[in-house]
Order: sequence, then structure tokens, then C-alpha cells
Amino acid sequence: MSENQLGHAVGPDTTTRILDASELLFAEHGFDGTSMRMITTRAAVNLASVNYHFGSKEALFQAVFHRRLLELNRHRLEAINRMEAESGGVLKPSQVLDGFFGPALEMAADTENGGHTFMRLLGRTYTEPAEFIRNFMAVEYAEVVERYTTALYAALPDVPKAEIVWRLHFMMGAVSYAISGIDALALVTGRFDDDPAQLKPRLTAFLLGGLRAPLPEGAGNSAPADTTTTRRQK
Amino acid sequence: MSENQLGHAVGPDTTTRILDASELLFAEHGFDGTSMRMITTRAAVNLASVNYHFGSKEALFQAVFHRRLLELNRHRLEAINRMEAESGGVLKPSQVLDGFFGPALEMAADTENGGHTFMRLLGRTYTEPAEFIRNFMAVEYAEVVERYTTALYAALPDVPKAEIVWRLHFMMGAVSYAISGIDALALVTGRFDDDPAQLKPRLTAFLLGGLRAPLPEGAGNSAPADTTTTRRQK
DNA sequence: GTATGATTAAAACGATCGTTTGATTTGTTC
DNA sequence: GAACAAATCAAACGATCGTTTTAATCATAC
Repeated sequence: MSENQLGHAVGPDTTTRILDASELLFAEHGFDGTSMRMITTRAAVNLASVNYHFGSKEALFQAVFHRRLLELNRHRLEAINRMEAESGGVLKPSQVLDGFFGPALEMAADTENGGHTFMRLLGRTYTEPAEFIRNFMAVEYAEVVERYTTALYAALPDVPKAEIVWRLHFMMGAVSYAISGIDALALVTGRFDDDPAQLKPRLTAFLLGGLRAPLPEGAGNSAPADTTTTRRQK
Repeated sequence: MSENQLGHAVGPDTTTRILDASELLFAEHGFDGTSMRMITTRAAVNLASVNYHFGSKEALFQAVFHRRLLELNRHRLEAINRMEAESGGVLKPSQVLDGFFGPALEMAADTENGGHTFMRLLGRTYTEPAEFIRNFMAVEYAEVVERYTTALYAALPDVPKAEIVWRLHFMMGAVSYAISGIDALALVTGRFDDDPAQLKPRLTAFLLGGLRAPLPEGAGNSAPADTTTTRRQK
């Protein structure tokens, strides 16, 4: 809690309170399941203030994503810049995965500043193909995706690019579900101890195993399947 | 198109038309984004008929799932019954995965009878943790989950059960995303040819690689890491 | 203090929501 | 055809939706 010039204690300003409240409510109830009145009530602001500060409910939704994705993808770019500078060129697959999924896992582990809440929201939004969502999502991700796919191609020169894209797709699904910690899935697979500290090593091992799995037969790979022994990683 | 006793051409009855229409609309717009009027208009039935035949919107949503999950999980149980009878006991990991994910992939490949539509709906519903959804989902899945987790434990006697549950969780995420063919993710990873026929072998290879990946360090596994060579599968 | 712009406040807008009502039509059984 | 239940219909219910309007309050300049 900071103070203004008169020494009065002040909380976050109106726009921040709205963003925080809607992040939580959108994650819990989805876009259509969250009403403006739910948001403004939780944020303790006037109903009209959302339209005043953001323009519309859709614009508010975008603003919620922009705030977090800017930070998330900045960390991802910093990571790949640092790694490529240190290694001087080609990265290892585990490095690429770490750079891409590491920041997401870190944000998901942040339960104090809403990072965890946002990653839950992000996970469920991937499955809501509303048009206005897809549009701004592509823009937010463009640079990061370009950098990391290129790095992954270089890290796995023997694997066809098409296969890499498929596996990147699979990996994003696994990570997204693991992060959003979906209750429905936990019900399906039975409850289990979901110690967040154990998530990253477990998930990384699984992803690397899948990424470096032998190629399927008849997948258009002219070279024989990769039969390299997968030993303990890292 | 069948005929009644008078020789008049008749389409599906009212309840079926409602189920088909709502399946499509729920998959596209979600539960809250789909109105009763959208459903009844597309099904070409009277607005009141949903409440007459199903009772409420929530009950209709459940009915949409019950119809498909009954069939899906019946196929899964038939598969594991057949395999266990043939093998006489312990199954291979690839068999367990095939029995569990195979029927889902087949249903997802069915674009003519709505199977594909439903699997998209199922994928997005996993991420919508509405309480009434979780409740009936657990019931629908109970038997199948029990059977397959048991089979997977037996198939991987050297892997701690907790690790298996984690990886099952990861796999369901990967499969769910791959199946629902999420547009947002395709945008993120860039468009790629999504030939449905290639999905199953690619996905299976990825899943097996992840499932049999070396255990992460410090995961509480007393036994040394599994360094078995992962050769071409099957 | 007073003017000025930014923000908050209360109230209402028309539209749409899920559901219910009561009448009408349809199908089946004597 | 009469009787009866099942199904469909048009119409309306109160509640809630996102947004807008107009006035009141606030902060900052002169």
C-alpha cells in the first residue's frame, strides 16, 4: 500500500483494480460467464468505469491479456537472447524448451501477484476460438514464435520441420493443461499431489521424451528413424 | 432420411435435432455463449421444447455429453477387455495408450456424424471448471479411468505410480489439444497441414516418448533412472 | 476562489437471457 | 368419432446483460 502526496494510504488505481478483478473472474467463469457487474463489484468501482477506462468488455479482455503477455514474452525473448549469446549459435533442445516454457511455468508458480490466475485464464482461452481473441493473440505471439521455432529447427537438424511443429503443438497442449491445473482433468485422472515445485522437472522430462521420440513410421522421413538412446537428460 | 408408416419422409426426431444443434453450438461458443434461442432456431424446433424434453439448459448440456461419452467409454472398455483377454495379463504401454486414446482419435476423425464436433466440445469443456460439469464428468469417467490406470501401473512396474499419473495428465493435455485442433494454438505455432490421417501415428510416437522418458532427477525414485533404449515403437 | 479537465456516481436505456404459461395440435387407443 | 396423453406452439414472465447518459465530485491550474 503506497501513499499519495498528502500522506493518505491508497490502493491500486481504478484501472489496475479492474484488471485484477476481471483477470480472476474471466479465469473462473470465462468471458461470457463474467458480467460487467461482477467485475465492478469485485473491483469496488462504479459500473460505468470499465467502459470509461477501457471502452468495452472486449477491449478490457484484451487489456488483461496484453498486460501479462507483454511480460511473459519479454522474458522469453530475454532468455533466448542470453542463451544464443552465450552459446554463440545453436542451442540444445532442452535449452529451447526451457526458454519457452520456463517463463510460463514461473508465471504459473506466482500465486501472489496473479500470475497463476492469468495462466489459468490463458489455458482456457486457447480453447475458446472466439474471433476477436485469435486476432490479437497472433499479434502478441508473432515474434516469440518466430524466434523459438527457428531455434528449434536448428537444434534438431535431423527432424523434419513439419514433425517439429506437430510436436511443438503437442507440447503446448501438455504444458497448457499442466499449468492451468484443470480440475476436470484431475477428476478424470484421480486426485494427486500437485506440488508446484515438482511440476517443472516432471514436465520437462516428459516434453523432452516426446520431442526426441523416434519418428513414427511412414511420416515422410527419408532418413531412418532416430534410434539414439535417450539417457538421463541435461 | 427414413420414413414413417404413412410413407412420409421424416428427419431425426426433436430430441436428436436439439442434441445435434446444441453440440455444434456449445463447441463453437461455449455454454454461456450459446443461447436457447440459438439452439432452437438451428434445430428448427420451438423454443419451449428444450425445457420440455430436457428440463433445463444445464440438463441439455449434460445430455449432449452423456450421449457421446457413453459410446466413447464403451469402446474403451471393449478395447481393454479384448486386449487383456488376448494377452492373458499384462499389456504393453503402447497397447494401453492405444486403447485409451484410440477411440477418442477415431471419434475425432468422424466429421460426418458429429464426432469431431463433440471432441472439440470435450476439449474446451475440460478447461471450463464449472461445478455442475465436474460433477457428472467424474461419474462418466470413473470406470474407464480405474481400469486404464491399473493397466498402466502394471505395464510400467518400474515407474512410480505418482509419475505415471503425472504423465497421464500431460498426455491427456497433449491429446485434448491435438484433437480439438485449436485454432488459437495453430495461430501461435503457425498454420501447418493437419492431415487427420497423420495425427494418430505422430501423436502416438510423441506420447510414448514422453511416457517412457527418463525420470527427472530427485523425483523420489529410489531406483536408478530408466535408461532403456527407446527404439522404433510397436 | 474559479475555471477546466479528468474521474466517479446514480440511473436508465433497449436487448436478450432462461424459463413458464396456457392454448392448440398431434398421435394413439378404444 | 371420443377420449386421452404427448408434443408443439405463440406469447409472455421477471431478471440480467453491455452500454450510455447526465450530473456530481475530484484534482490541478491560474
